[in-house]
Amino acid sequence: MEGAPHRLTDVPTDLLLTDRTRETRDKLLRVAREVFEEDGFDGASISRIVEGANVSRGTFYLYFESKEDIFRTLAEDLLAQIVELQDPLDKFDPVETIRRSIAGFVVYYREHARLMTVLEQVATHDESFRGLRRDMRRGVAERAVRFIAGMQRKGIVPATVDPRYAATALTGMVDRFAYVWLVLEEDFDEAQVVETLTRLWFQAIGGTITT
Amino acid sequence: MEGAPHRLTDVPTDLLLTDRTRETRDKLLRVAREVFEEDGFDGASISRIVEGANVSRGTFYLYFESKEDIFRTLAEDLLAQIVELQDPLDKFDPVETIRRSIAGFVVYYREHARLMTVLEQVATHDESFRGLRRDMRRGVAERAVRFIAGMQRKGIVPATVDPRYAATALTGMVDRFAYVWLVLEEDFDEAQVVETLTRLWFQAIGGTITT
Amino acid sequence: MEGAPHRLTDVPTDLLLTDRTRETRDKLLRVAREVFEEDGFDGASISRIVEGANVSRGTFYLYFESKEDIFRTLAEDLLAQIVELQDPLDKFDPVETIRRSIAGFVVYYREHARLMTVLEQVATHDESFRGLRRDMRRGVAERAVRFIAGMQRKGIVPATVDPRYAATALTGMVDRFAYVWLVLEEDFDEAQVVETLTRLWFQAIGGTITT
Amino acid sequence: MEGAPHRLTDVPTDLLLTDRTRETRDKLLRVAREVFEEDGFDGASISRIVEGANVSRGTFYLYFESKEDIFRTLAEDLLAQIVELQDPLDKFDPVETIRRSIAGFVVYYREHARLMTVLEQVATHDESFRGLRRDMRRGVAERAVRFIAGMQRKGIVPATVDPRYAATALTGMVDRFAYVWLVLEEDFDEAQVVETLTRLWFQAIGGTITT
DNA sequence: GATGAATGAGGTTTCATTCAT
DNA sequence: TATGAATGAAACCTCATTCAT
Repeated sequence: MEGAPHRLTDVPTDLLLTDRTRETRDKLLRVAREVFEEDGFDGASISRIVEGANVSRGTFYLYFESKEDIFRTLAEDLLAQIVELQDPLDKFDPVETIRRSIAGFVVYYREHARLMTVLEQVATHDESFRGLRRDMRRGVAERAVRFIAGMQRKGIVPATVDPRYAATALTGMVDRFAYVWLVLEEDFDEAQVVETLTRLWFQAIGGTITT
Repeated sequence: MEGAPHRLTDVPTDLLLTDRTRETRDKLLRVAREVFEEDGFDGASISRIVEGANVSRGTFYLYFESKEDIFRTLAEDLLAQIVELQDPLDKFDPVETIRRSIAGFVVYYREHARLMTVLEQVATHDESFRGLRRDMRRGVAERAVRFIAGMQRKGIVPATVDPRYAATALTGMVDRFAYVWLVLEEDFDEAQVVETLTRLWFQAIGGTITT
Repeated sequence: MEGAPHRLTDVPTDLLLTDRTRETRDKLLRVAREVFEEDGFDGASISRIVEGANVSRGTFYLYFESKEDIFRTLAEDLLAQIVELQDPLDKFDPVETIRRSIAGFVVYYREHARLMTVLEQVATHDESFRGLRRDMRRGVAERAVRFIAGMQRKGIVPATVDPRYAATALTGMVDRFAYVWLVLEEDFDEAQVVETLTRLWFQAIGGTITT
Repeated sequence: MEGAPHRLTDVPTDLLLTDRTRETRDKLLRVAREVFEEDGFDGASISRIVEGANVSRGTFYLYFESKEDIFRTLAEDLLAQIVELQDPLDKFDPVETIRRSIAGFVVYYREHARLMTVLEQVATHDESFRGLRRDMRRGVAERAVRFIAGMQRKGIVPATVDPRYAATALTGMVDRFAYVWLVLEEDFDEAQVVETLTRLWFQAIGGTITT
């Protein structure tokens, strides 16, 4: 269990996973997530978590060692979900592949944006969380690296840019747009967001869109 | 970072601005900035600030109403500086314009990144700081909007994308790349960063690079 | 220390004394003793005790009412053992009697010192344990009282001191020496300790040692 | 200040010693002493201390780092006072010297016994306090060592016992008697205590009392 | 008889802020 | 104008004990 990422189904506790404990643990995680999203890591208090979950302070410590521990559990679960996102590859149409990938990311981002920003905060001042944050970014970026390199090999786009640089830039572009739109709440239209990002993405690496 | 100028009109205090008070106030701001950058907003303590500035706790509250107040002063200074950044326009070479703009941003980012991440944190959970954060982003994005619109008007690039969407995406791309590179400390080469981002930026909106 | 016998009559529980319950109870007492010796009364936790004994927390309260209760059981066992210590009387050689008595005490002390210091701590702030502590001391002192009085009657030593005062002082001397030596860990040689204490003991009450 | 014993007059704090701070600090120490004496180290709570001293919780931490810190201050003061006890030497009458020394110890013990027992408790489970406890014992014992050695040199008592062993035993005797009498509250008459201990002390090392 | 999840009072400690001097 | 002692709310965390199963 040490050091290895684990998912919600793991048991970072001595408790057996009866239905009852499972329920309590899930409730704590659910409420903790809400509280972290609302108040940030430092702002969140175990008091609010246990009140929201209707359990006593002591119960919290039965399941988690500390505020950091429960947050790490949530963050590691986030990482696991990113890793699980499957490549929406479309053999014949690279633009469609990009479009689906971006649309999928938007769905993912809408659900997890708040928690991601909290992780970003914590990562700024805590080395171990910074590692987690890096892993998540790489998880996303590496698929893009492979995708770009593949297209260069096939001659669909010219080999003028380093795939790693380009992948970092373009996944960052999508990520940051989602932040501005969904967290800073600037007004944008979803269809147009996906369409614009798709076009920019493909053209940026030298792809040509005819329409 | 030392001696970052701030505007006299921001002085939210009844104190007369003698040289002495001016000096004390500046010292507090200077130290506070370092502390916020190192410890984040919640992690920063008034203790560290007044110790670093060699004044008493009481003196702090003579100049600033609260921890939030002194941070807001710093954040507003940051905004003022962004606004002051001049367009490095090069009438005859759009690619060179983009290149200089990105290079200038990297310089700016290196100096202010830490404080920006702190602002971003605070913004997530405080509406008034979120407004400040939005203003800063818009300050950067609007220049890009004008630039893209201008190029579309001149026919240098096709008018296939909405300038506001594209500007948000591409300034976000640069911003996020700088974050990954300079905050998450992924390894990249500066010259190649500027070159790659410039090319992606221009190609994304349909520009053609011949070399 | 292992398997220190305790008296069936002390069993303060409603449980039937089957072999199995007997075993559980003994295991709890054995582990509790180790824990108390290592961590003191306040420092000892029921957690450590039940973990060491491989039983559940609930089971603990089946056998003992509280932390105090299990400690009292141990303390009463200690008292019982002191009472059981037989007089090593040697009718013809009072010095030899003293020597054997001291040597015996050292053996006893080595085994029970830690628990005794814990009892002493608890006794300081709890009247009922203070009574127990007093009983133990009297158990030791009264044998000395009888011994001194006997020697005075026989004219072996002069009747210039009150046996009760002298016995309190001299048993205290031996007790305290053992504490300094074995608990505070000051460096002394065992043979010389016994020899010196014996001589001081006998001479103190007016006995004459010829060698 | 580190590692070195310091007295009440020392300032283990950043505070200046104005009359006001002095008063607050002394009040805290005074009340803390009472609380420790009554409840022991583990039983004592900072709550009770600050309530007794009529200051806020925060004020406590302005003067002391922790419960351990304030207790250490008290304990070190205790050590300082022992060291200050002057030899009540009477050049011409060794018995009188012993008598005065014992009488002086009784006075000291009556005042400090409770705190000493608390120190003894803490020492059992904390190495640094064990060192303090040893220092205190040695402070007392070494005067006795010198006294006994002196008497042996002068031929007043035979040189049959090692002064260090004898001093440890006899100071322990006095110490333990005081404990039984004043802490366990066994009934003894003060004059007779001093007289008996004096006689036993002197005779133990081979001295002859004629009356 | 045995379990172990749940409790909740109580502990120590931190820190932004106030106010008498 | 400056000081810094004092405040006290609120944070995290522990642990003896209870009780439904």
